[in-house]
Amino acid sequence: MLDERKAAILRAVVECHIRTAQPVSSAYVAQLGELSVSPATVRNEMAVLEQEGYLFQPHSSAGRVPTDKGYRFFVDSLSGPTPLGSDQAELVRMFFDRTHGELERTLSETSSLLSRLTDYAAVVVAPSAPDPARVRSLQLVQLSPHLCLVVAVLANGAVERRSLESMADMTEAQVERAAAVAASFLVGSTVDRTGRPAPTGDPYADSLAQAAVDGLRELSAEDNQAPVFVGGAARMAAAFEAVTTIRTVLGILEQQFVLVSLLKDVLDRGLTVAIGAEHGLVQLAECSVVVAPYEVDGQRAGTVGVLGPTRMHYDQALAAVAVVSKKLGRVLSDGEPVRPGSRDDDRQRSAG
Amino acid sequence: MLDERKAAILRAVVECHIRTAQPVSSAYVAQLGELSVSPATVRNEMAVLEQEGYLFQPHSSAGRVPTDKGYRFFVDSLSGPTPLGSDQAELVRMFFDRTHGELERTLSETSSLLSRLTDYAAVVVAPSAPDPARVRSLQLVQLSPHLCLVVAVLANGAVERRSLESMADMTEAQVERAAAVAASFLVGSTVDRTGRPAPTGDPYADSLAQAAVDGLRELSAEDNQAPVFVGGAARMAAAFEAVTTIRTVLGILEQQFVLVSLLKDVLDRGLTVAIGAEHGLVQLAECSVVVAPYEVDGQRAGTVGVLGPTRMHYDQALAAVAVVSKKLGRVLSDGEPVRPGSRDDDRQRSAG
DNA sequence: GTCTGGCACTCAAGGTTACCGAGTGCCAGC
DNA sequence: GCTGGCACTCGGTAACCTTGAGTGCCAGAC
Repeated sequence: MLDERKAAILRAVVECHIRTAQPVSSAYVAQLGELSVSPATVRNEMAVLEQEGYLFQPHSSAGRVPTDKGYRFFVDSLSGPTPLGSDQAELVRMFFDRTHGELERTLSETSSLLSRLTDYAAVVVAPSAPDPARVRSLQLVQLSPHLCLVVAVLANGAVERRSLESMADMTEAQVERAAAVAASFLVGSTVDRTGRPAPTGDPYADSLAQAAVDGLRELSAEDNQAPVFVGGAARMAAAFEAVTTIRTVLGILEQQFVLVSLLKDVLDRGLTVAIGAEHGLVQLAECSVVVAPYEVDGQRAGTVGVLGPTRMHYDQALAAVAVVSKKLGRVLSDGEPVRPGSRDDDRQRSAG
Repeated sequence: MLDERKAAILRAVVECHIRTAQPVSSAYVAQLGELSVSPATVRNEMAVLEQEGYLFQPHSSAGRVPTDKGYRFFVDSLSGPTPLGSDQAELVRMFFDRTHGELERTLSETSSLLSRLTDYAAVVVAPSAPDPARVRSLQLVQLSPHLCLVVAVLANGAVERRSLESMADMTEAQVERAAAVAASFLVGSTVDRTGRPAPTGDPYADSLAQAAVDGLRELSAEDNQAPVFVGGAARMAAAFEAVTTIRTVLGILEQQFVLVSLLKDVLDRGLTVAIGAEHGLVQLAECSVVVAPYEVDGQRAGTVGVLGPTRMHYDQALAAVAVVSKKLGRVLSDGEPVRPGSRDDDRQRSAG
């Protein structure tokens, strides 16, 4: 598609813009000396690159800035994985050497680590929840004329509880009847079972039973969404100049659901890097995402990712995400973080 | 200290500035009609208030802005706790009705709740950790000539693990000896025990044992720092205009340790509200903090707080923090979130 | 045909000036 | 002690100019 010279110019523009955040001039690229041509020649090539959509000129007397397409070319032409810097490898090693058993905390701290490594915001999605447990017992407890509590005990020992409120007064008998049908509907099944409990003949008791079943299902749906850990969100404030951009990006970072589906989306499309508008989120049009799944006991379990400006250091981000996802998976797999001498241990890499 | 008219003017200025973020003019205060005087009179009073340090004039042809001292007067003169707005009370009620047993998640979601209630960033400090458990066994496992692993099993079943690296090669015998003295030093005691294991006669083994003991202590120190949950950090980006302010504030919000000591500090000084420079953190000079401890089973356990700009809606923040801390303590105390009819239940308040 | 030096052109950024008006301080009179 | 009046201050905005980085294009060299 692009001849070697155009490619070199494009790479130079991207690299420079990543470093400086400024439009890149033809003079800069020429003076770089990599290809010995004059600025004028570079200008001509740049004009072509712009026509083909790789570059963009903020205004007619400015240098060029890469478009998403330009970044995409750059990322695709990255020559395999760059190794992590040695201090960064050291950080990773130290971190995983001292991980403790607590899952949530490990994940949360992993997100901080990844953020420190890359200087962007990092996202870690927890291993997907196991299938919902079966319901072992279900009770309705009346607390006041208008209020009662559904309490479900699950096979795995968890207790789900939810209050139900009603406009009309309820009688003890109604609550009992509702509890009976709701229990026979759910006990032995999982909380996410849909449908209606058997009718009792009393419409009020029926609606109560239904509310209990629905309430528990809602609750479990909320519980089951994989928790997300975001680290270094503040670094996004440093990555952008415009206040409004900072605001929208930070806003997104707090919407866990959006984040999860963003990462899932990117992975599902078989990508490792999503640049600017490539992922669907308009609010993150100025951002890129680098993701990698991690495997626990050989199974794809969760995702780690980095969110940064489109002009991010892709090579470093890719390296960090790769190493962290691999190590995290290993730590979560068998609890034994250090296996010196194993072929892909990054200690070797950083030493070599 | 301040006669009633000055106080009224000061209050008017604070209230207006909280709403508009703009300097407040004498004309505005006069036109408010609360005290029927002319702008000129208000001006004279304002000049006095400025001399006494309650107000500040950004420049000579601008209105007045409250100083920290002005806000302090305002907060101190707030007439008792304002009740929560009814939709907010509803939010709180719904939230605590459906809390589940998971501590970390409850705390994290509580911080989101508090942030939604106030529209500022919210901080929830977890109940302080129980005393460290005793060590039941301690082992040193050599993994390579330069590397070994300390593994300690605690009485509560937790396993602490930490890798130790050394420049010089170590022999099996040295590791054994070090393990022996380290174990006899720590087993039966708690990991935070300071001091030195008994000397073995081999300086290298001694230093290894010491490293093991120190490493575990460090680890436990890290583990024991109460986790903090920050919600709605992004809202701080909306609260300030200046990018640099946003950056510093967000930076602080990610330093959990700083946050914890900030809240602790404020509480220790017997305050509920710390305005601007009143807390020691220069980086947060443009922020105020509203805090409240919460009690679990009658014991002060943790803290909830709100961080906002000095021009925050103190009444709402105070109300939200008070209600949330009370409810949170109750939920964590006995797992029974709803006690209809109890005297201070906010359902009554919002209904009345 | 391709590259290059030269040159006119463009346009954002920064500085200067002028003006406006919100808001003050002060004073004289009620 | 309060108030209306008035001169004064000074930030903000707009208009204008200048500067210079960078481009596009062209004619000539290779």
